[in-house]
Amino acid sequence: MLFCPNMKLIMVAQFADGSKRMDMVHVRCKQWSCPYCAPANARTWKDYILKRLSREDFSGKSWVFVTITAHEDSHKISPQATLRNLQRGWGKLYHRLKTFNGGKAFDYIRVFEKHENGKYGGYHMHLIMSIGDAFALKKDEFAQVLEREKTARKQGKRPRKRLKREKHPARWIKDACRACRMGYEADMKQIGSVTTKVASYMTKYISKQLEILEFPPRMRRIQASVRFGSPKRRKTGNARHWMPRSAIYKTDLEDYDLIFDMTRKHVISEDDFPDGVLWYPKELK
DNA sequence: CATTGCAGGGCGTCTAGAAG
DNA sequence: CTTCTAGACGCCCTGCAATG
Repeated sequence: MLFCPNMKLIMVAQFADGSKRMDMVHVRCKQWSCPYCAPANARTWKDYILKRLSREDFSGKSWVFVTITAHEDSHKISPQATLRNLQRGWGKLYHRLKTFNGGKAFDYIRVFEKHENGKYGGYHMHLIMSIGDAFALKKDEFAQVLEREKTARKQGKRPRKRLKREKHPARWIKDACRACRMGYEADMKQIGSVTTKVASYMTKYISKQLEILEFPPRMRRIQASVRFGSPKRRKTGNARHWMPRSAIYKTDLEDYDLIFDMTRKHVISEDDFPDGVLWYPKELK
């Protein structure tokens, strides 16, 4: 697919230096349901994630990767029900994780993936969260509690009653997913803070987003915390003045030395106006 | 056992910003 | 632009551990 089929409009820009050159781009609808725009959105997101993770306010953070399935009951209803279950479950889980993270807000990116073999084609959720430090700390504390009990037992002392029911943090997250009425935590990894490695955990799944056509209206395909943000809209350029147009006309070839289609990366020539067609691209207008 | 202190989590409200 | 989602935050209730 060469350009967005949903928008029948192009934008053209000329150069201020008076050179006889014109550039054009195809306006696109930017919707995830569009066969042209979905891969374009995915590329934009991949680039953004890598850049954002490298920025100084995120570069030092340690990340954890988790895969969570939807509750088994939602799988009996519909694929959309599994998405709703995961959305609702995340709302609850976020609060618990914030406490887990020492009361501090953390950042995350979540993506959804359709089960390969699910009878009803439900979804599960992959996410990375910047709770790596809290996770490592709790893992340490847990190991210390076990160690203290072990030495006490060796010395013949009756193990003191645990002050709290200590849990390994991985176990804690598993239980929390269940308590938030989702399915099971199917996978969990401490990723660390190497930017490219962290990014690859998410970008891997972003291509798979394209196969998803069942999202409820307005549901974000890629959900990230507010601080993580999302790809910004391009600022209206001040270097060149872009004007809307319905097409490039055959007569434009006489007025310009070069007309370049930036979307298709294609220099427009006589060949683009075959057999009485007077405008370009011929699929539009 | 009853009492108390308090962390954790549910829920309602407000609103930034994403979707369309 | 308008609509609406979901994160931030504060209030309050619940349940658990500590204490006598």
